[in-house]
Amino acid sequence: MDKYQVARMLDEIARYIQLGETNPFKSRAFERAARRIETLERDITELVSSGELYSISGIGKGIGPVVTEIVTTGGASYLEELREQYPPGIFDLLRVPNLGLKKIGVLYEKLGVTSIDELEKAAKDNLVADLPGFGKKTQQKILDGIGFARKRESQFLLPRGLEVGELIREQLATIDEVEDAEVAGSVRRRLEIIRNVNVVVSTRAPERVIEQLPKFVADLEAVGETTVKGIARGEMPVLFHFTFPEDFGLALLRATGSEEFVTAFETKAGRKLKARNEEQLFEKAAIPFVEPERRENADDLKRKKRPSLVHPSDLRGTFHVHTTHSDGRNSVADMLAAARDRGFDYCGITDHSVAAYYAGGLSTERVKIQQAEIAREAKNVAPMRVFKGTEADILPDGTMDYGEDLDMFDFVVASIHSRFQMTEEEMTERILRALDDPHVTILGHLSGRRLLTRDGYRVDYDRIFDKAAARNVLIEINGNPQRLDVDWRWLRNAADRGVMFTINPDAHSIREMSHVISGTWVARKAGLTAKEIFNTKPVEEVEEWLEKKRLSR
DNA sequence: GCCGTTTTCGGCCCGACTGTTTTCAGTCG
Repeated sequence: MDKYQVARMLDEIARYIQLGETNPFKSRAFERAARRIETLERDITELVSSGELYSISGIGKGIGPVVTEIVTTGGASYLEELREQYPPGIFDLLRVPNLGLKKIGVLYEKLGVTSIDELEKAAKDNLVADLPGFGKKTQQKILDGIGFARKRESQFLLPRGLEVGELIREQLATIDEVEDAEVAGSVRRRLEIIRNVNVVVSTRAPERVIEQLPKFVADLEAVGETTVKGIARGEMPVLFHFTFPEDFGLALLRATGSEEFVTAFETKAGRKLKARNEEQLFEKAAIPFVEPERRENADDLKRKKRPSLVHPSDLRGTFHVHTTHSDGRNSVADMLAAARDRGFDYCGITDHSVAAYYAGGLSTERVKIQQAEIAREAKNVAPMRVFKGTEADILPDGTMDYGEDLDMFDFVVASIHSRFQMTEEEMTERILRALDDPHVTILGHLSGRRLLTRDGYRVDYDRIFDKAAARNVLIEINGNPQRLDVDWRWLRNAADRGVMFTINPDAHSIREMSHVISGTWVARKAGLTAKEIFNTKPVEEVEEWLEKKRLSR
């Protein structure tokens, strides 16, 4: 039982409490305790056995025994009681936008609503509008929200597809008749949102393979002469495309898509080509290889030679990393070690600025404490260079949080975290003003989008790119798979205007340092090469560039 | 539920927005 498992159970308790409890501070106490436990440096089991648990601020006579029970028995009777009190899947209702735990609690108490289907029926029967705190507009909003949630049900973030694809490949490898299997489709093209996973299976005996598929996927059905469809993990459609080994190249190309690309390729190639792999296929067709990420359209088929897209191994450092000083889950030491273990020559630490209260934004006093710790920890990861930065809020009027105090930092990521519903004109002006602040080094997650959750705010991209190029401000490619922001469809346009990019993880934990990889997907889809990405530069050049930027303040 | 040179009750991290209210609660970031 590690501290994260304890924290997860406390979080679950907190969610249940919100369903039925009017006092919002009780659930918040559990949440706060979860955060405290998550960020403990010491072993939780030790703290429990020594009784030191109660010296942790936020753990008293109510939560203390719960934590003790979890650590010693692996479960909590309080949580079991709560689970029995509510139907399983009640939290699924959270997928409806603008529906929170309070309202879900009321819907369950008064109407017995336990699922999205039941909620839809209740709203259509006009029962929701009469509930206390609800009304006609809320009822309609709920119905709209259900439509939104349903639409999203058939869409997945790319990492889910990669995960399922890898799992299926491993499972196929256990079947003797399978000679080879590759993930294709939108997952291979690294599209940010996918609907299914395509796998090309090379075999001489497709029937024998199909016989064994029910071990791995449910609801198997044929959807064409050479394709079988199933559902993995209860939700993800998987399409198995069968081919003989000598045709694997063409089968992989076709299953990878896009349709536009495949059609154009086959037209250009002129005839059906036999090839055991894709490289061979392109060679036979006398067409320079096109990376899967670049196959959304047929543009790259016109190229004379294969472009050298930026690769994760080109990255020598990164710049957007949170720690426990604000809303990160791991300490400065842990995050720096994670960067070093990734082979980085430099890493920029950025916690939130004071205006981001909800994310634990740092006052200038707390910045000093954070920076002292960074200075201490930097010695342990030398020769990796550590930069002291901040992710500072762009305030509604376009001025920067911290103001002149931004001088404290080696670099500044400027981001928007509030007032999303400004008009396009207002939002654009807000960002342009921030770009004029000489402290600003990087513009963070430009659109603010959360994939499958909310659209980004509307801005005039061209004006922002022009200003960023003129002011020598880097544009962040935020690699968080929920963001992947700026959208790759805009990047070429920005690059052509002379904008320089930095691929950042926006990491809130050690695990999320891997978001630099997802960031490179975005850059590759846009056709960017290493020389357009700032954090492929050697540390000396980066230091020099940042120093020059500092002197121009 | 937790905490206190505000010691046993009354506050708890802030602000915008929306809709349901007639002064505020829920949701979201």
